[in-house]
Amino acid sequence: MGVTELGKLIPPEVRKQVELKNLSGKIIAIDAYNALYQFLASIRQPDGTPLMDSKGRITSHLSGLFYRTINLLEEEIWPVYVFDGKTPEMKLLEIARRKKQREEALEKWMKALERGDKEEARKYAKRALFLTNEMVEDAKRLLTLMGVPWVQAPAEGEAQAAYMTRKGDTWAAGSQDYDALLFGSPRLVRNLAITGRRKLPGREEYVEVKPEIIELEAVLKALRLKDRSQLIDLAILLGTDYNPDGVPGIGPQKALKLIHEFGCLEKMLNTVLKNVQWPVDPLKIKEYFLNPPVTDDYKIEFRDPDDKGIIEFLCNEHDFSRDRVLRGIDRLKKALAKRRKARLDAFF
DNA sequence: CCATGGCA
DNA sequence: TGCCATGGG
Repeated sequence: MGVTELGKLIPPEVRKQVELKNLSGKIIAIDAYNALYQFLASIRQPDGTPLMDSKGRITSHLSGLFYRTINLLEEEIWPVYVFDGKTPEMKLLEIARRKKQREEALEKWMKALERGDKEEARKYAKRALFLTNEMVEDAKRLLTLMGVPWVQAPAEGEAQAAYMTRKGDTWAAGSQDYDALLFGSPRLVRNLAITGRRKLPGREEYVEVKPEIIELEAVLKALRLKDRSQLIDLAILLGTDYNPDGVPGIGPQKALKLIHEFGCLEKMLNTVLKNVQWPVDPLKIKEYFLNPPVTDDYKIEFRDPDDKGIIEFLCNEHDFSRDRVLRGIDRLKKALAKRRKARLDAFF
């Protein structure tokens, strides 16, 4: 979920809409959990049932990861998937809350199915999803077999992605959420998908969705903030994963006004915010965004795919179509060979 | 979300 | 070639 309210404050002119072609040659640190959740939510039958193998194990995340990664590589966009590590203590409340929401959605999904209401069923099925350890391990295994790098973050994946981008090892963080900006990523890419059409929640309508680039500096400038620290303060007022409700009664506009007026959260705590009950010390949240756990223990290296391994894993273990997977592997190899050649040429 | 095949 | 409907596992 992340800092959804913050999105409302980011104006269109800061969201640079681009074509995939414009991202060619870039290495992007993709928030793996974010991507996997999206696949899990969207790769479903009309009644909400996810893709499953013959043993009943969900495979939607593998299908999405396999094909999207190949698509990106064909566009010469180089993904590095960053996986979440240990959940920060501060987030446990939010995790528990999401779990409860999922359980409620699961019940509604089942009831809608009984009624035969596919539309409702699908809606709740999306909310009932959750990522298991097995799914995460599956995803890592598939990436390794494909020769695509992935990084194990010590804690929040978006913090690690931000760190790698700050160092210049990656060009941007890739996620639908805005948290990477709070963690200091100079650049965020959203909507990193191939098919540019997305169904609107309400009706049978579709909108064109293009990848968008959001630069931290541009956000600060547009909101007239002096640094990232103020952006973090703003986010804390609105609600983050560590204080999901934000400050009751304070919406985007009022929050921004307060930051401009007081300059920082510290100066509000004993004044305008003195009666606010915080689930977590807000200054602790701020410190976390400023200095999250990250690691230098990673390598961004693309390897030759293991064809046999991919076939064994996807086709034999998870019942993917052999034809489709073989075509995928073929495209994958060509794309990676192209990178190899381009790098060799650059060397000489 | 993505691949695929049919149809204009 | 582009658009749409359908199935993927």
